[in-house]
Amino acid sequence: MDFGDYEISEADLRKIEDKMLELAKEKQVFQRREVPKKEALEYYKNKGDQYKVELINELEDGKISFYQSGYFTDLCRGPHIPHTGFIKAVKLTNIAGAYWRGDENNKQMTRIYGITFPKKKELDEYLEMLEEAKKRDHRKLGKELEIFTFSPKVGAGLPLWLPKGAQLRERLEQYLKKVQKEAGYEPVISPHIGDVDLYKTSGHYEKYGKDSFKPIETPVKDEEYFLKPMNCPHHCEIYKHKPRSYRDLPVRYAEFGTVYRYEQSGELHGLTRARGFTQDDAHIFCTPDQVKDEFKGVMDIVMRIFKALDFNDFVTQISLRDPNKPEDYIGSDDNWDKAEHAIMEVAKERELNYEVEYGEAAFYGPKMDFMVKDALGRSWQLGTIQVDYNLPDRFDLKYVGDDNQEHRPVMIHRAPFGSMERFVAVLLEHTAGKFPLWLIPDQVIILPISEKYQKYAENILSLLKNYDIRAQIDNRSEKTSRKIRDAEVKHIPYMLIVGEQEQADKTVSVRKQGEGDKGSMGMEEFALKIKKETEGVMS
RNA sequence: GCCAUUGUAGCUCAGAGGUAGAGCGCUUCCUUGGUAAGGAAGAGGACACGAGUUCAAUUCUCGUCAAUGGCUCCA
Repeated sequence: MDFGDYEISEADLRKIEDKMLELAKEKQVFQRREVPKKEALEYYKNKGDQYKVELINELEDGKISFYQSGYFTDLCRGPHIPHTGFIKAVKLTNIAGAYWRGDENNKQMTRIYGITFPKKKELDEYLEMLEEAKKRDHRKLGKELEIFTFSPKVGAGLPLWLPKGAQLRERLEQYLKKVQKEAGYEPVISPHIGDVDLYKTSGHYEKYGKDSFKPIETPVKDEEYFLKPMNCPHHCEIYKHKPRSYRDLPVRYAEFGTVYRYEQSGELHGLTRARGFTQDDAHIFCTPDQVKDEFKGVMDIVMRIFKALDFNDFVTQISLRDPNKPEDYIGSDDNWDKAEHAIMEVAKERELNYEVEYGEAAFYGPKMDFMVKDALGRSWQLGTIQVDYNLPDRFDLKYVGDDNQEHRPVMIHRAPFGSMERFVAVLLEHTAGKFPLWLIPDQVIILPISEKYQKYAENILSLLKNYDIRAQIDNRSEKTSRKIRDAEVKHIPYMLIVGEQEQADKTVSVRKQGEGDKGSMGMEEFALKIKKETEGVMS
């Protein structure tokens, strides 16, 4: 709504809510009526409502309907509820600016968000659900579990990983490195900055140079460096450092590459949208014929990882060309067909549930993305696999084929997690902080019943350490029930309660978080049990 | 970047034009307790930052920064 000069604020919401409920009680009837275009235009021109006039002008005559209730008439396609008496509970939730017709270049209007239910109880339930969702917010959990923090002094959107978070992230990275090694990837390392020329070649400078961190100047005139927003240009140069034969392909370069992008200030959102983040990036350089197998290989990695993390709640989106606009894309038709078919076939062979979006492909190639929802239902892109015909051209990448002629390789960009930041954020929200045992920073806490068993607790701790099990001792002077409660609240998966009995028998009394007492067992036996529960992922 | 809201102790929050308060956490002491909160005492705060109004500002006004909810954007 365009309120003109009036500045509406949240204080007004209460008043509007009251008025709404008042009108609701009157059971005002909504009456629909078809209106000829001419009459509709006339009506809104007289009212001086330029917005409705604009909308009506674009509507087809004969398909225009008005709704009337009391003396208020509105243009609306409908349908409406029969009368206002159906409204029993109203909550106006927030005020926000929204651009007219969603275009940044248009005037910004005021949008008031609200929700209504036929029963008061349902509204209360909805509000409660929102409260619950907030508890799973990764920004809240990340703070509580000491995974990450931000400091305005370091800069907005630049996450600081705390020891527990760094530990967790490192474990994820090690796991992926192991998987990638098995899949024939070679680690490479590239610097955080690159000559602007690199990004002029890649095309990123032209496209994003203005909206990004400004280039870094040096004492040398006209010499400029750019914080890297992408790893691919660097990897292209690595590919180019020597001549390639078709026998060398595919070449797979992997790097946990930290990149920096100047996201708009209003877009920053915890770890899901940051200005500095680390992609679990890799680039595959292959022949057009190898695209399908390589794509399949990448998808297998993605599925393997999601499975290891018990991560089932995602949507696969395949983005292809708009068949009506072939001129919007670079690369030969033949190659596009090959790549698009390859992607579709792989998706079918792997029996994925997927959605196909035509026209959503990048101008340089088709892609497959893995989307997930956060606690509040907002959608984020995690993993991505993209075929690219553009960069090999721009960087003039080549290989010599079996015909002794030079050919252009195809590039596949891929990041199974997307970025470590976003993935950890989503994992936090999906697990509500209860990470799988192999990942969670604190796996076990030892709870001695009194100081007398401190020594025995330390023995257990060093035994567990020998098995690479992450454990701590709670040696505060508190009652056992208190220590248990605190460990439960912190979601530490295993609690080992030790007292006189355990010390005498060389056992531990095991309690599982969320499940309760599991009885006692030998300490060695417990260590082996944990080992068994975590094996298969890291080993 | 735009619109709205918010910024007080490590965390969650209360407060008021006259130099700050609770719960949890933390420290110390008492307690040595067997499966979800034992007791007592204590420490901890340029009330985000900068300007203005005022005898007096943490409180009012403006600006900056940051955060939150949207819009737009996302290589």
